[in-house]
Amino acid sequence: MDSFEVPEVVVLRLPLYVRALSQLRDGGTDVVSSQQLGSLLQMTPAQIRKDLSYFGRFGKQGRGYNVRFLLRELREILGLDREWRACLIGVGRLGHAIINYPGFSPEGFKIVAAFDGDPKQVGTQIGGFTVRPMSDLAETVKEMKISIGIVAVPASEAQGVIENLIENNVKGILNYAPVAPQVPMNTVIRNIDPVLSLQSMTFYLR
Amino acid sequence: MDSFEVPEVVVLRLPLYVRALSQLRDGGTDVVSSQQLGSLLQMTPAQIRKDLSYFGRFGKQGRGYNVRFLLRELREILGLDREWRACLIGVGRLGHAIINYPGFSPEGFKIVAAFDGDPKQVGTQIGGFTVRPMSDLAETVKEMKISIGIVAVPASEAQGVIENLIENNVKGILNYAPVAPQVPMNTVIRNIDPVLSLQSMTFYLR
DNA sequence: TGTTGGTAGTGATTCCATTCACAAACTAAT
DNA sequence: ATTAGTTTGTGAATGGAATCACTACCAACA
Repeated sequence: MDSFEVPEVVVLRLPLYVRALSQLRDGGTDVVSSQQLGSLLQMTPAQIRKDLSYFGRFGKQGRGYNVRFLLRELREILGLDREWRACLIGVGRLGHAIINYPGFSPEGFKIVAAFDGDPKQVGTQIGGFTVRPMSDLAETVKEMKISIGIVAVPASEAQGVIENLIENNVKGILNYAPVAPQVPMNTVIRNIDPVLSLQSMTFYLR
Repeated sequence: MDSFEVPEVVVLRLPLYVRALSQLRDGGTDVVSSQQLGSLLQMTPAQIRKDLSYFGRFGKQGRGYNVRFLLRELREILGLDREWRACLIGVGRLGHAIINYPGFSPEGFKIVAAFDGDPKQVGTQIGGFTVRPMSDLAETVKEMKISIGIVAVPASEAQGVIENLIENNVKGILNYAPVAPQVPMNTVIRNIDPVLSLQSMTFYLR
């Protein structure tokens, strides 16, 4: 609802809660306190309660939170109560790994098409898909109701591909290319960049 | 130097500067202002100047920053002026992708050994390495001076593997498993978790 | 040599996130 | 019923990061 008054850091933490709650549920836990959840996630109980309070009142004083109930609520808040369709751009080594990664679909993220700019790749079979040419992007996105683009092209091509996606009304982008893409404010971009992670890590390891 | 008074958010941004400066240098730019750097990275000039001021005075008023000089300084601050040796734990699909990823070594991060807990994997050849059993971890880490562990095992085994690494004095961990690992304060952990990224993205896409 | 336009560095300020602390409310047990 | 023990939800207080705004400085050029 009020996507706007909720601090972004809070939204970034919600998936952590979702994951922890899923584990608790699978482990047979019915009720959890902010205390317990906090020690599981290495954060203070107060922060968890404050975060949740942006969205409603989910707990019971003296008792805690019903695991299944809170999980359902959070999944709905995040929009995880439906399937999200994504397309992959770039079927090189990295693209292969992404398309074969089994972690997306159990969480409701389905890759439904693969594209590549290289004519040699177009038409080949990968992970059950026939690789499409970039010229098919507009049509495919519309037909298949794709709302997320996963970018796994070389750095030099990433910005162009991302602009292409945005022009075709794809508003969510998961970018694996090692660049800092420029995107308009109404699009949501997340960068996956292990090298950056390592480079900030070494500061503390020297 | 004073690794301690520098806010962590600042350290997390330094690699972005390093990357942008590398690109500028490769493009033939000699001097850059905080203004230009800011528009390149979508951030305010003031923030860039403040960030840099934690480490010294690198610019010239009225002119800007010498690209090569600032780049060299930042790389040294981050400890990127030397090679870092890492080992990979877990040679499944994800592990394969990581070991074949060509982006690490140009940045000075060298994977020098691969391990797996599965006896069937031990001894097989992968990306030029013979997969080692976990029982060799202690010895290999010491002999090869490994300071970073890259974890690509199933979620259920991640915490154990990470503890194993820490016991063997590996203080930097790049974790690809979808868990929130518990680590002591003197170890540095970075999580790569595309599903979490997607799950926070959908909040804004609904 | 003086003047103009521009930029770094930085204390002061503002803004935002985290933590604190307590009232209200629930459970369980006597 | 009553009491002791928990735990939530939240306004208030604190802490920390981003921005502002100004001074000092540099380059270029008339």
